[in-house]
Order: sequence, then C-alpha cells, then structure tokens
Amino acid sequence: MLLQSQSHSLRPLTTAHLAQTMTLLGLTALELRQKVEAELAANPALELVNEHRCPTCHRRLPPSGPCPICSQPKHPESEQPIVFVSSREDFRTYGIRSSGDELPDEEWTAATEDLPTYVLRQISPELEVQDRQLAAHILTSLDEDGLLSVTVLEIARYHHVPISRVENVLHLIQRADPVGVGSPSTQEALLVQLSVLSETRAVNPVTERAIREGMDLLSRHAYPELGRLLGISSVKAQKIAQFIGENLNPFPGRAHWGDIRHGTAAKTSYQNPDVVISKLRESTNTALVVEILSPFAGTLRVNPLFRKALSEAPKDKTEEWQSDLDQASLLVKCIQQRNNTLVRLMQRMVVIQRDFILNGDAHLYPVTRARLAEELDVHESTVSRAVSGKALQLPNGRIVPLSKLFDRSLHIRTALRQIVAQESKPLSDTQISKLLDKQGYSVARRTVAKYRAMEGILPARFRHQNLVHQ
DNA sequence: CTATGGCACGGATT
DNA sequence: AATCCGTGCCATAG
Repeated sequence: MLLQSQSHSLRPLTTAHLAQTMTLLGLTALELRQKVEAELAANPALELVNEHRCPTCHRRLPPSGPCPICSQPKHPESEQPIVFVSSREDFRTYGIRSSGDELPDEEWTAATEDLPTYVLRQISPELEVQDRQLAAHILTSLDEDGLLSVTVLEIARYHHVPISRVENVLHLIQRADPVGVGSPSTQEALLVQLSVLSETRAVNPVTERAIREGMDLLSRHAYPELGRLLGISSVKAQKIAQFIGENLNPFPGRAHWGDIRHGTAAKTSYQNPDVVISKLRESTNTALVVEILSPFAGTLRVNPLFRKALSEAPKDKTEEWQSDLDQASLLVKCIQQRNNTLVRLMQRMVVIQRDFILNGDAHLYPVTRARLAEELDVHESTVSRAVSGKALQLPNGRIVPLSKLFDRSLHIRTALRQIVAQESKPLSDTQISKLLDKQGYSVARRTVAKYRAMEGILPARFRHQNLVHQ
C-alpha cells in the first residue's frame, strides 16, 4: 500500500522528467523553439523574461556574472574552450536587414531554412557589415537552381557601389557550402566547384579547359568533338565528362548539403546550426568559443504571479492550474538539463576535436558516442540523441552535421585523398593500403576500395587517364 | 594473373 | 533490436 502510493506520487514525476529531457535533447534548436512557443501560448504558468545583453558583443548574458566573451580577453591564450548557451539573435537578422529593420519572426520558425539564409550564415563572419545588403540582394536573386539571375552590374548600380565590391561579396558566396552558388551560369558554377575541388584532390587540368571552352559540347554529350577541341581522344573526353558528372553539379541550389555528389539528390534543405564554434582570437592557440544556440531570447521560467494566484484559484480550476504549473516547471527543468547536457558534451568534444575544428578533416580524432558517454557518465542513448539531427558551425563558416565529430574513418579518408593527390602514377588499392599502413592506419584492401568510392575517387585504371597527358 | 566491385557475415555502434 | 562498418570470399573485367 505504502509502496504503491510512493510509486504513484514519485514515479510519474521522474519518468516524465526523464522522458521529456530525452525528447528535448533530441530536438534541434529550431524544433525546440517551436515547442517552447506552443507551450508558451498554451500554458499561462510559463513566462519568458527578457534578459540583459552584453553591450559590446550583443550576446545574451548568463543569469549572473559578466559576459563570457568580453570578460575573457585577460586570458586569451587559454586552452579551455568557453562554452555557453546563447540566443544569438543577431543571426536572425542576417536574413534581409534593410537599414536596421528586424526580420519578421516567420522567417525563422521553419525547422530548415532557405538557401539564402543558409549561405548568408556561413559567410557572415567574413562579411563586412556594410556589405550585408549586397549579400542579401545577391542571395535573394537566386533562382531555384542556385544561379544568379541578375547581373553584377545591376546590383552595383542599385546600391551605388563599385562593381568590385559586389564581386568580392559574390566570390565569398560562391565558395560557401553549396559550392558555386550564386554563379551567373552553370559554366561558372562548375569552374568554381572545380577550383575548390582541386584544393583537396588531384584534378586533370584538361577538365578546366573542357568546361571553359567546350561547355556546349559537354552538355550535348558530343564527346568526339570535345576531344578534337581539346586535342585528346574521344574516350578521354568522355572520361572527363564522367568526372564532371560525378563530382560537380551545375545547379548548386539542388545539391544537398555536405557532399556535392549526384545532382539528383532532391533534398534542398539546409540546416541551421545548433552549435556555433568560433575563435576568440585569430591566433593558433586561441581559446574556442562554443555557443549552444538557444532557440528563444531571454529566460523561460515559471511565472511567480501565477504561482501565487494558485492559492486563490477558483475551486473548479485548481486542478487545472496545478497541472499547468507542474508542466511548466517540468519544462523549465528539462530545458535546463538539455542545455546542461549539451554544454558538457560540447565542452568535452571541443577539447577532443580541437585539432579538427581548427585544422580540418585530416585531424579528426575518431571517438565513439559510447566512449564519450562513458566519460561524461551519461547513457549512450543520451549522447546519441544529443547529436542526431543537429548541426555545427565551424570557425571557418562551414556547417556540418554534429555527427561528423564521431566519424570513425574521416581522417583515414583524408589521408587516402592526400595519397592519391600526391601519387605520381596511379596506385592500386593494395598499394594504397600498404601506404596507409605505414602512416599507422591499417585498413584492409577492400576497405580502401570503399573509402575510395566514398570520396568519389576513380579506380586506378581510370585515374590513369585523368592524369597529365604528356 | 591482378585489380576491383558485389554480396554477405560478424562484430561494433547506436 | 536495428543499423552501420570493416572485411573476406568470389566473380568478373582487364
């Protein structure tokens, strides 16, 4: 009897607590925002109070104490990341800010954002404030394929600025994630992609000429003529076309985020980051600033007035009000817990992956969610939920899935890419396997083949034709 | 005979 | 419990 009553009064609270924390953890910042908004509207016991902002950096201040960023410069060389929850409202207005006007809220509520916002977010760190309007103009003038439908000249005239300034902004945009986005033509999109690609991979130099001079032949699949134009055989021309088809995408707007593989990938959704990492300073050993984006500005709390009012509630309402109150405080607790978990997770993660965050793919340290869970003393599924579906913005502006931090083979794959890029003559998978082994990565030959495929690298016998032709 | 992709199995991961 | 991933074996192409 006693036992039962206990389990009735205690259990529901803890299980509900756990269940809700779990679901909240699985939500991205934007999904959470929707939930909070709905709850806010439905539950009078909840209250959102505005908070102070740091006057210098405009970030939301923690409940007490100084701004975590601006108070930091005294120890700029700290190895320890600064992790905090931020509402980062300034991001919201990056959309289309015409002379200080705030963006309507609807622009922000979608769980996935549109292409312009997505790109703007990436380039904003490098974007001069006065160029934001230019960027907004360009980005809103994209057609559905991600190509620019107006000319640079028109934009420059409209804003009364030199063409070069518009071009600079455009250059930034083109190299942002759907690489080539904002190019005036499919041809230029391909060229931009090719130049970005050639930074990480060996690319046959003829490819560029093929795009530059033989674009129309290329699109008509007229390989013999293309070969004649470039002075190579028809077969080789076809190989080049194949390479282009597999690695480049003439319609950047159609590419899914992440890989620029087959343009058939229909998903045109771009995710908002849930976590933003930036450098405090430009130095190598700078502290990293990690912001866990909070989806609403201010603090969510239980309305103290409502709590008071409960004692004077009309009889028929007390039960309802009580449940509202319970629900509200539960939600608040759970959100705090969610934030707490996320902060702890990122704190650890940033230390582990510091090299990767600063220096790129090759330095990714393979960690499993299980190991991290053990270190943080939480359940594996907690880590899983916290990571899944979320996105992370790196200091270089790239937005990657948070799960990339748990990629077990990325570093090996980049090593492989380097080997292939530096090879003087095409190496077979077996040879590559041996080379990787020397670098400390022991992978089976068969696995090399898989990685190769993942990276879109052709088999040795095809690579041969793609190399410089003497 | 060598290089590579397909299939499938087992163990790790989620 | 379901899924992912590395790997071995085998068929096939060159």
